[in-house]
Amino acid sequence: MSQRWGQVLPPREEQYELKRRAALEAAANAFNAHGFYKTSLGDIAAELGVTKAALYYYFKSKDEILFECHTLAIEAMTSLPAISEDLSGLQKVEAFVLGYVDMIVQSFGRCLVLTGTHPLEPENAEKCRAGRRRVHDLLVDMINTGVKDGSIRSQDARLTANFIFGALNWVAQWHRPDGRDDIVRISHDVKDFVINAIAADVSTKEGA
Amino acid sequence: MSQRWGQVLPPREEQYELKRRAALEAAANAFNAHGFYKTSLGDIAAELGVTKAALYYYFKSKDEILFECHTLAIEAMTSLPAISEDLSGLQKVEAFVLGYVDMIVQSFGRCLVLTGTHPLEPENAEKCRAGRRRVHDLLVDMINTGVKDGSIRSQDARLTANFIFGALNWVAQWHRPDGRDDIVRISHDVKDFVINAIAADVSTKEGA
Amino acid sequence: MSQRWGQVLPPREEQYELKRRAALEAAANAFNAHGFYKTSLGDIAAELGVTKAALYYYFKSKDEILFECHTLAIEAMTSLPAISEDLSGLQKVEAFVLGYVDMIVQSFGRCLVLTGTHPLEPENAEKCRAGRRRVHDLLVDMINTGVKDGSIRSQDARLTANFIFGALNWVAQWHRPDGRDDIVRISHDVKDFVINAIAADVSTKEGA
Amino acid sequence: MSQRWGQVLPPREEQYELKRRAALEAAANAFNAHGFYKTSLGDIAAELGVTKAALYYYFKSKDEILFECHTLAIEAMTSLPAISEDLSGLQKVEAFVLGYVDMIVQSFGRCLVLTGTHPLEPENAEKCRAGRRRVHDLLVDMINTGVKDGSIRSQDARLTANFIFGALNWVAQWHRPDGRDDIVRISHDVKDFVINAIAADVSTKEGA
DNA sequence: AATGAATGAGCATTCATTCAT
DNA sequence: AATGAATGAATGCTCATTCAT
Repeated sequence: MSQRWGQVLPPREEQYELKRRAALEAAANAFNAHGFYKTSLGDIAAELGVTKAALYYYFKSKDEILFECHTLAIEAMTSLPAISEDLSGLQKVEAFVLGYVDMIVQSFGRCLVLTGTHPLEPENAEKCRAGRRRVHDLLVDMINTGVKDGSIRSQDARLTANFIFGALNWVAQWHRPDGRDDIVRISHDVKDFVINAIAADVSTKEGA
Repeated sequence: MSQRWGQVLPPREEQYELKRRAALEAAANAFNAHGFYKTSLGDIAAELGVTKAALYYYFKSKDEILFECHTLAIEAMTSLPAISEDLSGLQKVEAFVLGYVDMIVQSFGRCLVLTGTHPLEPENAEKCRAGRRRVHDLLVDMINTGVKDGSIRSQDARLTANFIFGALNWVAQWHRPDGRDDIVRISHDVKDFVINAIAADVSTKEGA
Repeated sequence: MSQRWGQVLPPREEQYELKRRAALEAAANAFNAHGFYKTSLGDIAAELGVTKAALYYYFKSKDEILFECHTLAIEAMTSLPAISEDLSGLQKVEAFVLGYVDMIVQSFGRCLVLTGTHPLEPENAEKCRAGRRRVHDLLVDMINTGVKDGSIRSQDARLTANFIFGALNWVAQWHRPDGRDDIVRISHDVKDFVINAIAADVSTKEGA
Repeated sequence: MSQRWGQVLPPREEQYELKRRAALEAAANAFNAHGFYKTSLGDIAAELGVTKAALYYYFKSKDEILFECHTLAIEAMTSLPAISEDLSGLQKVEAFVLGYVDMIVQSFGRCLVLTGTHPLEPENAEKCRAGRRRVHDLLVDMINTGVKDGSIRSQDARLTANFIFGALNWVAQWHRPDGRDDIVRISHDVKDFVINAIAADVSTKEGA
């Protein structure tokens, strides 16, 4: 079959991944729109034009679907565009914030924040929490770096990271992709907000 | 019985309210701990030492229970200790933030943030959203006041309010009442965080 | 109390009966309007302005309430105004029909026909069926009498009685007390219908 | 499997309809035997040897099951064997009565009469009432035809139709399929009963 | 690679009934 | 004579999951 169609159709294996990915995307969007528990496997299947049972060819449970969504989001977060080592702590935070907001407004990022870990089975929930802790530590390290190099005022880095994640994650709650606030504007403003909140002194601040 | 025990037992009407309140508290805590959908009415009833059916004497549905939790939280938020009119916009925000954090870490406040409106029936969900919009507007007004009186730097007040609510609400996600971070410490730090983020210039800032 | 009010208030015992009767009437009407199973004890109580629990002072179960309604109806049917012995079988049937229709459109009569015996506990159901059999036999006897005295054409009396009861009972289904067909008219027409159906020959018929 | 067994097994689609129909039949019989409310979905499922949940593959609610039973009954009633146009009004009624009795003693016909519309959701109840009104009108028209052509004595056609339906429907109440009165006998007798009741004069009557 | 059919477990909800007061 | 409060049992319904085809 794939030979008859020449190179038009991707090889079977790749098709599998493609479909799997499409299913995850559809699932994440449905979860974001109506909540995990108000989204049945039938809903997701219908969205894809297949049967409930077909999903079990790609996933072994509803839990796994959510887990994969979370995993993809966490992977995206931990592999944000490499941040140059030359930058000051504050500049690193700035770069991180910009990259993070971009993630958080997409399907999987929103899913991570909006759905939370409650629905996950204990084992998977723990894996996700570990992943999020890694992301958290990333930011904490940057803050500590900044405090040491004098670009960030002295403060409890762990708490501060939580505040920042709060401001960023919350975007997923109120931002509507089709709304009036385009994401570029938001990124810029939230970056200013965070930088002002933590910068050591006025001279390093922007947007004031 | 009530005569024999003197004034120890409250009158029946008050007992009703007391029990109802206790049920709401138990429900909110259960929702916060395991999520709305993983909490069955049986769980809540068991926690209270009564039967599932007994809950229906006080509430007409599971939905109503959640709705009441949200309503109580919203009422608490809109009736935060009156903030003096003499204060600058920035000072008002400061007072608001401190009061808000106190609410958000309690049963109903956490429930509001953690459960969200997805599980609610459309009608009740809309009422809650309206309530939250009122709270949002409260903060927006303070920010605008601050911009006018020069205590807060110029910026999009609506967006800024969202960032602040993000930092504050997120506390409900990561703070464990029994954890190492006591709430006084958090309140103080998050207040500094917010004030620094929005203040007009360094002279008005604290905690740097 | 009853002395203070002189003879105005009936003696306590009679009051009990009065209230009991009122409750039965309310129950029958509710059953007729919405069906036995869609009528809760709370509905009946509300109609009477008392509490669900109060009904248990007068009846020991919902089943008993329905049973009493049926019993009252059957009593009314078996004690229709005595029919003179001098009459022909056909004339007896005529008198019976007129009396029966009057019963069937009232609360308890309608309740008997509309509710049926399904909801009753086996024991009570059997009692009711026995009562209805007695009524049935009453009519069968009249028909047999008529066949013997030549006023009614020869036919299976048991079957014929069933047909007649069908025509009569069905009135409870379609007749609305507030509707356009007043009961006098109906009585007259259904009597003609029945008489024509069973009379021996045209000479005895009316209403043609 | 279906190949191995040749044409013995009907195609899948047809099997679906067959099972659905069997479920309806089982339901109707159970309703007739114990009443709608004393019949749980579990009872029906058990009768069919499947699970409660399996029924939801074929019907979306208990209400729908009853509604379908009623619908089938009404369809059967409105599509009684076409009655020749050449017949007199009286002869048409005669044909109608015979056909109707055949329906009323079968599962769905009995269900229609015995269960009534109370249990149905308002919307479905209204549809059923409309259907029954159509059947009623059918008979009214025949009577009016008969009055015009002189075969039926002058009388209120609507009331008369009600009396006839009463005699016919009531058969569902007292007739036991396994009883001593076979349905042929009943049909014949009730037809005589009705014809005598409405015929214009003795010459057209039968069975006297 | 996907489907139709069926299952089992769980859950919210209703309601007749009880009982201390 | 009546009530408030609570119970237990039953029931309709949903949904993730399975499996033969």
